Amino acid sequence: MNISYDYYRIFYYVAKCGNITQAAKELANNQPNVTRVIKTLEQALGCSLFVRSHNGVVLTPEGDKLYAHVKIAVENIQAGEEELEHSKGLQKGIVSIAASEVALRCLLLPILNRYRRMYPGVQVKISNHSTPQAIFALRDGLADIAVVTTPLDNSDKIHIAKIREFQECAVCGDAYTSLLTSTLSFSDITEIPLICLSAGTKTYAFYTELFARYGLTIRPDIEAATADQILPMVRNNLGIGFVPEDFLSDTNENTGIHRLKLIQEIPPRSICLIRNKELPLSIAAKELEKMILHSGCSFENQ
Amino acid sequence: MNISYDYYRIFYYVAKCGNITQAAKELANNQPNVTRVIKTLEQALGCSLFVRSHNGVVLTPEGDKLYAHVKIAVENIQAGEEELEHSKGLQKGIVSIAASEVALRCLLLPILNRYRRMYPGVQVKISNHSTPQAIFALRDGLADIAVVTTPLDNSDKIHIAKIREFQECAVCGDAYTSLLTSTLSFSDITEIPLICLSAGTKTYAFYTELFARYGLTIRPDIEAATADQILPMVRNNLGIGFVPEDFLSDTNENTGIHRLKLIQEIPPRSICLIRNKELPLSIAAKELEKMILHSGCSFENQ
DNA sequence: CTGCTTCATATCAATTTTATATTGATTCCA
DNA sequence: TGGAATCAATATAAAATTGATATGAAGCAG
Repeated sequence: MNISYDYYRIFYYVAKCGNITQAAKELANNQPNVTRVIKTLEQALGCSLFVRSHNGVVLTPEGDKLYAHVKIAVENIQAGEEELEHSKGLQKGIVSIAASEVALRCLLLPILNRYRRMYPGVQVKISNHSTPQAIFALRDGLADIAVVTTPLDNSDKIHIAKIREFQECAVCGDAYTSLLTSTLSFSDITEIPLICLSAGTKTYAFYTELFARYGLTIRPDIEAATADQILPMVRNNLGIGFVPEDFLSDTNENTGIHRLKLIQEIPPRSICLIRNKELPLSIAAKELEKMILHSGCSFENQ
Repeated sequence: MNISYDYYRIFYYVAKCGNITQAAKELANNQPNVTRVIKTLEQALGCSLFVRSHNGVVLTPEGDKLYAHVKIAVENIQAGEEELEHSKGLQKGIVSIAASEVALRCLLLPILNRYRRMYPGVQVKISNHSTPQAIFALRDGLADIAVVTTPLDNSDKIHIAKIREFQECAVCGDAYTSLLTSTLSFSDITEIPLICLSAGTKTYAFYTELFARYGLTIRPDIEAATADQILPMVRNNLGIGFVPEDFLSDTNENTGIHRLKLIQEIPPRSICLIRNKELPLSIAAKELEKMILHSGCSFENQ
């Protein structure tokens, strides 16, 4: 007795479909062949496996016993094939990720570091974008995934997953230490030169709207091109600025920077992962997406 | 991609043997074929599975991942085949069992009852034998297994497994009720007519030896041909007899029977399952053996 | 009854597997 | 160093299996 394992795969599909004709279809094979295989299998095993009828086939008690094992076997082989396919997909390839500066600094860098070490064969392209630019890149297929900050316009074509919140705060340089003694209102802040990201960024929109909510208009004296430029500008007393708290934890950049106390709270913003619903992700991209999605609840460092 | 499952079986053996040539032997196949299959498999999966060397092959990390799944798959299919083979072996066939009367009454009957209901297709032949006769039947292949009582001569050719102990007791009929007031010694018993199994049975030998240990000789006034005859004889006051305690639990046969108190204890005897080491058992016989062996620790009734 | 579905059978071409013979590389041992 | 032994790779031809098409038979619904 030496039964071809292919017969067991065919048996599996017939049992699963309860229909030889349909099983043949799923197997990309033809009905007479499947019929023959099942018959041969039954002869080889010395017992009947199916009860045939006009509308398909049903497992006999013995067929059922066999199926319990064959199911595990087939599903394991399929799992093995998938796993190999998966690991193969992580040995090479390119993942393109569009990220806003804040997302990059506050979330992405340690994840990308880990990802690169886990899958050294995968090339990661990072393009720095404002949130609206990132969405365009995503829509045009220029980026596989994007990590951006709220506020964020919803769209049918993109899928949004919130990763975590972050808090921004107002900071000033040494020349403004007199401000530190009191707790400031937004109205007070409009009196002081403000360093802000350029119009067109969602950060700019966020603060415009925030101040508008108090009947105030912001008047950015200096528009920084990138968020990274804000702290140096603040340190050089060009004005006060709003930066994510995470930016301040870096001790190197911390000197000469003072955090202002505010009466009103700045509403928290979120870092979101977004993806084009219509374009399928490569395995490497899926893996990176998974890592980012999981970063909220686990190992972010290391 | 549609890889033959036979390839995975071959892969399994190659991985297990670490040697293509030997795997081919185990598969009853030839080395060039196995070489070809592995190569084809590697091409189909798009990665190498083995590192070849002068003394065999070793799994690559990917091969190892695959093996983890394939191992489960192959072992499940083999288990399925075995299970079917097993259940097929229990659908028909004959099991011949040699049993002493005591073994039959005290142990075997409920087990056989259950066995018959579980495997109605298997014919069970019970031959009633004294212990020495049962051993002969076993040696001659006339019985598959035997269930007998100690004392039991050991032999190279038979395998003995103790199932459980049983206790015998002395009983008398209504005419001897005067004996019940006192506690008797073996010496007292030799004064009373004794009903015993015929010489040549192990039961006879047991009591001969037991009394001899006290310097006494038993003088069986009546030799019963079967153990079943002892209680009726005792009830008719032909003398006193020794019977297993289990015999007394039957209320029908209990009337007119009185249990004697003895000074000395009757050593417990055992019921053993014995089997010819040299003859392989059929699946049906193995199943019955298993049921008997397990009867000590579980469901004996039902 | 007719059309539809399902499994069974026959047949033949295409493919795959098996087996044999041989080569090449490496190790082991004298 | 040289020869036997071991192990994998290759070539090739015969044998077996598989896959595809056509067709049959039986049950069922309208």
